[in-house]
Amino acid sequence: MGRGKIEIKRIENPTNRQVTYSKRRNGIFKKAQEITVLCDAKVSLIMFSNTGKFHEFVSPTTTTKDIIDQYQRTLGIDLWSTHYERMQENYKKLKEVNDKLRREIRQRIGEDLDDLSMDELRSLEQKMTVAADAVRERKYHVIKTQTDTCKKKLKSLEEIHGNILLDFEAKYEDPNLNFGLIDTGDYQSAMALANGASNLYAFRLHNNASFPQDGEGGSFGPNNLSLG
Amino acid sequence: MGRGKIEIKRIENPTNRQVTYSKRRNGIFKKAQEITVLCDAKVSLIMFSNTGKFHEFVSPTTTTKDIIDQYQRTLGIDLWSTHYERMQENYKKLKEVNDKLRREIRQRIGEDLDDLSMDELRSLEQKMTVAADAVRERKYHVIKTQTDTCKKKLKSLEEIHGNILLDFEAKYEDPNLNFGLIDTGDYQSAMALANGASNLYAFRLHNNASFPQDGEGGSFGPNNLSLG
DNA sequence: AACTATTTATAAGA
DNA sequence: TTCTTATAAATAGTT
Repeated sequence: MGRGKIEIKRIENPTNRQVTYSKRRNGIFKKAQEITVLCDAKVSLIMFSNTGKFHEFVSPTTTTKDIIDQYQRTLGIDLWSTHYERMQENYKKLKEVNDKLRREIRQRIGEDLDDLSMDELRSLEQKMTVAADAVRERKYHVIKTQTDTCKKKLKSLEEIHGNILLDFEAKYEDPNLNFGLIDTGDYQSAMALANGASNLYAFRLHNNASFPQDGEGGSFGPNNLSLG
Repeated sequence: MGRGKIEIKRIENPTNRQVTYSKRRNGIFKKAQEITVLCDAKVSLIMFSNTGKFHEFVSPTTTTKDIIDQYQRTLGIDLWSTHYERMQENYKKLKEVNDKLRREIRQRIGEDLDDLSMDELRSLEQKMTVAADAVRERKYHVIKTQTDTCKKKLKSLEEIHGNILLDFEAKYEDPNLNFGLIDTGDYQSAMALANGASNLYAFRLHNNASFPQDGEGGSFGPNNLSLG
């Protein structure tokens, strides 16, 4: 249908091909639109030109996804099953790993031991002893660090305290000073300033024996270490 | 194009509509085929008649799935994301649980303790002690069962042994018997028969002290229980 | 399903 | 691209 009949084979001239593509695309889309209306049909028409340009037509009564879903149902296939399979496989593996981990934990908690052999029980006990030692060691390390820090602070405070006492002694021995101006409040303020810490901090240090840097406080339980 | 011009609106006569659908469908398919060849284009054409009949055309150079994939890439959408989302969510959750389990195990192994607080360390140690006790208890239970069974068998054997000795004593005291016929070999055979076990079993019982019902053999390590 | 008068699509040219 | 137009193709109504 044109000035001359053409053979249906690839048009080698790119411009010509592009023009023909454009014209015929419009023709097909028009026909698709017409059959949709005339015959109440559902149509999905997706086209990519050889230059990659994309055009589509879908019946206004539906969507491309609906048509593809219906397409799959009709053919009884699942176009993205391969897409799924991989994910499902991963999911399955993850679940297996999960179960193993759970089992291991249960055994380390002391449950689910009935089907362990003697050797396995012995090995498990050995591992748990090692692990408990590690935890204990870590605990002692934390306590050690805390007490060391505390001891340093104490030492520093004692030093400051000593210096202040010396100051006061010097003042006591100075007959020019008025003793009435020196009271406990001044003494504490001097301490706090000398320490460089906040008044609150200084106050707490003087009024309870907890470790100030341990936000959670409390005792150390049966394994408590006393300050050396 | 026909005997008369028609208005593009739904054909109410079903027969007519069906015929027109059939004719025009062929027309579109032919055109789709032609543009595919002429213009080197990729085409996916899916149609459902209003009676649900399905027809499709795809360029021979590709597949419907490829075109749909390209379609999604072009539009930057994922037609079955809702399909996925749930699975991906589950996967994510499973992974999180997995990570928690791993962490718990690592801590129970004695690793990854650095960011535990003092209280957490104490609680962990406590739990591990409880668990280790459970494992130890189970181990002792297994050992107890094994030794009990062993003791029973020993007792039974001693009884049998005693009976045989009594038999022999009776024979020694009977002057009608020829002593020359009785030797160690006969004694052992008699034992084995009385025990009802295989000769090999009887032999092993007489020649080593392992627990016959413990397939894995070996000692019980530092926590070995001796037969009471 | 075939026929065919007509309408429609479009190849080539501008 | 778009328009034009001669001609090929598609198809509505009929058989």
